[in-house]
Amino acid sequence: MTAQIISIPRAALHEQVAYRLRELLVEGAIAPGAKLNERELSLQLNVSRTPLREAIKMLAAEGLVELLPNRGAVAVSLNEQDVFNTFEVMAGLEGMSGELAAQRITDAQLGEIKALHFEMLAAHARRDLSAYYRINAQIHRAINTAANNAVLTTTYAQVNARLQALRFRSNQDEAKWNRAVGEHGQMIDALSKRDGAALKAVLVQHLHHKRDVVIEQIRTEAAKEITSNSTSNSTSKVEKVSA
Amino acid sequence: MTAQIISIPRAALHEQVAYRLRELLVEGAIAPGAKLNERELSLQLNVSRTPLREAIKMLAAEGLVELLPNRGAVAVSLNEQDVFNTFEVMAGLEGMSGELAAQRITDAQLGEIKALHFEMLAAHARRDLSAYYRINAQIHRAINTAANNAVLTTTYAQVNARLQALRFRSNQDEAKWNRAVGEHGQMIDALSKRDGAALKAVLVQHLHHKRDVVIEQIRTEAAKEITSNSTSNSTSKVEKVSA
DNA sequence: ACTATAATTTTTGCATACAAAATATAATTG
DNA sequence: CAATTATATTTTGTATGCAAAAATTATAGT
Repeated sequence: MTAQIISIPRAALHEQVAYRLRELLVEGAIAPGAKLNERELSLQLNVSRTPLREAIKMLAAEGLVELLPNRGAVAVSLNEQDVFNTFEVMAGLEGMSGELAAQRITDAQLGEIKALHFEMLAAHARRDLSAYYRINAQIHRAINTAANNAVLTTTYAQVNARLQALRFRSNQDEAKWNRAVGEHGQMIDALSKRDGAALKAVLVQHLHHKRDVVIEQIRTEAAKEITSNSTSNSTSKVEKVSA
Repeated sequence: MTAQIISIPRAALHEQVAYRLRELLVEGAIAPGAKLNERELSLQLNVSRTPLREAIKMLAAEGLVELLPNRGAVAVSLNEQDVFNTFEVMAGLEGMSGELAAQRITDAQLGEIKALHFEMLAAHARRDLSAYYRINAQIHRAINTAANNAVLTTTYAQVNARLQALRFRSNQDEAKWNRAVGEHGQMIDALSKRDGAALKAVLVQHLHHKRDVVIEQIRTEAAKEITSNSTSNSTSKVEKVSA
């Protein structure tokens, strides 16, 4: 028998495009409210408009872009209410993850999460915010994985992506950062004891605090906008687009 | 000033197609596992393949169809584990809905839900299963609406659609139907008292029971399949496609 | 100069055309 | 005749073309 040809069916073009656009949206390269020009993007990504449009339709179903009839697509821009609602759902999903993870986590998975926790403590000690965010996301993803429910994982990822697109990182004050790290310690305790209720409570609390930080930041940004607009009206023409 | 021309921008073609396909999938006209032939569907729906393909991509993002590289799309077919996972998430989302609805429901909304409840009792008394299912869905949707969270509503609808596509209705036995109606009574009580915790508990319980009924049914169907296949192997060529 | 209207350009939405992959059918060989 | 290879057909994936709508610019009128 000849050697089996290992099929490396590189992802379909629309998949690749969707993946890349997701990156651009989540990383903020395409800012909330910004228009997705098809000609421009197809040139930039070196694909025709057909797979590009298919990808955009997928992102619309995922809630990352909004389709305006006869006017194309724009990156979603969440108002305060949208952000509140999204965090509310995220808190519920995180709580679910935690409750299930506590029941189903393996020792190996728990060990890995503990290791990540120590890495996070290291990043915190170094005041390395970038590493902190990265490891934080890994820990939450690991808890989600331990819950062992594929539907929960995809649902969680989809809702979370919209929040990621807010780019609400940086400027956490010292006290809030310390509090968040403390909450992470509680998570590890609850997980070690396989105490689902406790883990759920900590995670929900954690998300509520995160929500408050983000909402506060949005208000600060909004206040700045108004100030700068009162002097010069040119800064941002980005209009509100409801999610 | 002349009368404002009210724009009735009939939905884009890809939207209409997505809507119609969603119906076909949820109503079972396109059975789980069935292939979506583009030429065939475009003829049937009287649109070109372009908007059809865009609609299919949206449904894929919603989890109603699965894309097979270079082999098109098939209607999702959930195995037992998938169904279990989906119900688990649904239970969580329903619980969330209930908890929030209890906090936020208006008197008018509560009145409407009570009215629907009586209609449901009527349908139950008449043994009108079809009406029962319809009203049941309305009640759950109304609770979700009362929770007043658009993100929750869309997330809920999306996950729920996958279950609807199972077409698991009919054959509920008497005892289980009575139990379900009883649980609905408890829901109304909890809602009237604005007791979020109680409502959540009932809803989660309700979903767990529904899950058990469906899983049992799937097993029965599977058993039948094997029996019929042992004699004649031609019945169903539908292959399993993971969600 | 400012507003309103008209002409132009751009952009989106849909249909069609072509290429590549997958499937079905026929032919060939042991 | 079974198994395999070759050929034909179908089906999917992508690019392109064209029409309609929107946005932009130019023009005219007050």
